[in-house]
Amino acid sequence: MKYHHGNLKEELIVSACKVCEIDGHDQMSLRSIAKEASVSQTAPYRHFKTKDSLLAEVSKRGFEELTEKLQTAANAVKNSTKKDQFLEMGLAYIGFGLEKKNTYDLMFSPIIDKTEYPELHNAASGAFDELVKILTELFPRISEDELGKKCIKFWAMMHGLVGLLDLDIDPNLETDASSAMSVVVRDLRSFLAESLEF
Amino acid sequence: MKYHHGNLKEELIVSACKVCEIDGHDQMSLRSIAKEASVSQTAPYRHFKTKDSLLAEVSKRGFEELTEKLQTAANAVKNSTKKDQFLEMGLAYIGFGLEKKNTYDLMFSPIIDKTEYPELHNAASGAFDELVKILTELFPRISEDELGKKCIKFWAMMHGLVGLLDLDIDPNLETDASSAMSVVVRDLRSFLAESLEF
DNA sequence: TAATAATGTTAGCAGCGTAAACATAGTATA
DNA sequence: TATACTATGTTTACGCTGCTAACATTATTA
Repeated sequence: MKYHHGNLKEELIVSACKVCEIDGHDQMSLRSIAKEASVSQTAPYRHFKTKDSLLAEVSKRGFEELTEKLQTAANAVKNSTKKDQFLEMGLAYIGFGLEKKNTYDLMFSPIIDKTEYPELHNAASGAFDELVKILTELFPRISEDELGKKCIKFWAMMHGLVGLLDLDIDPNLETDASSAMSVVVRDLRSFLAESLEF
Repeated sequence: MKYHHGNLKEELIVSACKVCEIDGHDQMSLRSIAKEASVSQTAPYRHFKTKDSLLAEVSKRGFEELTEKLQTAANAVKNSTKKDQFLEMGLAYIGFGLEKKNTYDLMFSPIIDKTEYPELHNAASGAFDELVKILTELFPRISEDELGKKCIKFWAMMHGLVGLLDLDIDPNLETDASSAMSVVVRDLRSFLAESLEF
């Protein structure tokens, strides 16, 4: 048995992210994460006060990645129309939410109390602030209040859509919900174009 | 010790709803629910195959209540403008989401796989169908696809808003996010009026 | 009335988060 | 360099969890 891993804290976070995304966040036991990192079940307690504080770290990294994705999307079409910048950001947001579904679920899950983890709170606010920053450039003339509302509308619509798309409504069940959703999924880009304000 | 409760299944569901709403759905252990109903820890297994199937029942009732709330809201302003009907429904949706926060979280939590519980799936679809029904009356001329999109937009916006409002962003932390949110909260009605399409 | 089904309890399993005690390795100080 | 101290790992154990199996009691039915 060899002691002193070298960088166990980082390794545990990486393992936790892996377990979360691959097995889902209901399978994220401290024991399974420790096993993934090839250490004993209680080793994480040398680096994290509680299980939740490790999950908070995973969540935090999720928000950081989302922030990055929004930046990248906005930059990719920097010289395009407002409409296209909005659109790309929307698609980036939804893309992240669906691609990293389990992490996204964890990020917005109520099991981690953000008021207990300031760094997580900052990361979450940071993603929103990035949106504010970009929209400030897009709409330099409107008031701060109006800008804030635009951001909330965007965020709410994206967050809501990810939630609905997550629901995985069976398109074969011919309900109103599934047929409506399939229309949206069929051309998400044009749906977003209609839904967002420019 | 007296056997044969009479209607333990119903009583367990009621107890589960109570535990969920009061203590939060992380505190919903089968044991605590059984205790609330004053039966042994394993009594629920005579009526529910798994814990999740009991939670599914709680979730289902949540969707039924939401459906009812939407109906009631729409009926209350039946002779008013489309705008007001939309508004009332939106406020009813958000009101439910905030008032029954814990139940709402459970309803949209990924821990219960809706494909495993057809009745839950139906209840969830039912809430959406109710929206479709109401909007069909409001917009008798538009195509089915357009109507579906309108419903998704409404639902996504409401679901997203509940999620954001749930986040409980500290208004004292002077971040962009909290200041934007406080503007929305200050006059939710007017924010909704701006956000919804009529 | 006797057999059977329905519905309750008790006992016990493995997995969980976590704390305490212990072991080992790296670092600072004499 | 020897020694104390700190950091970081392991082992053990506790109470809680979902769940199963075996058993007890009541209700139903032949």
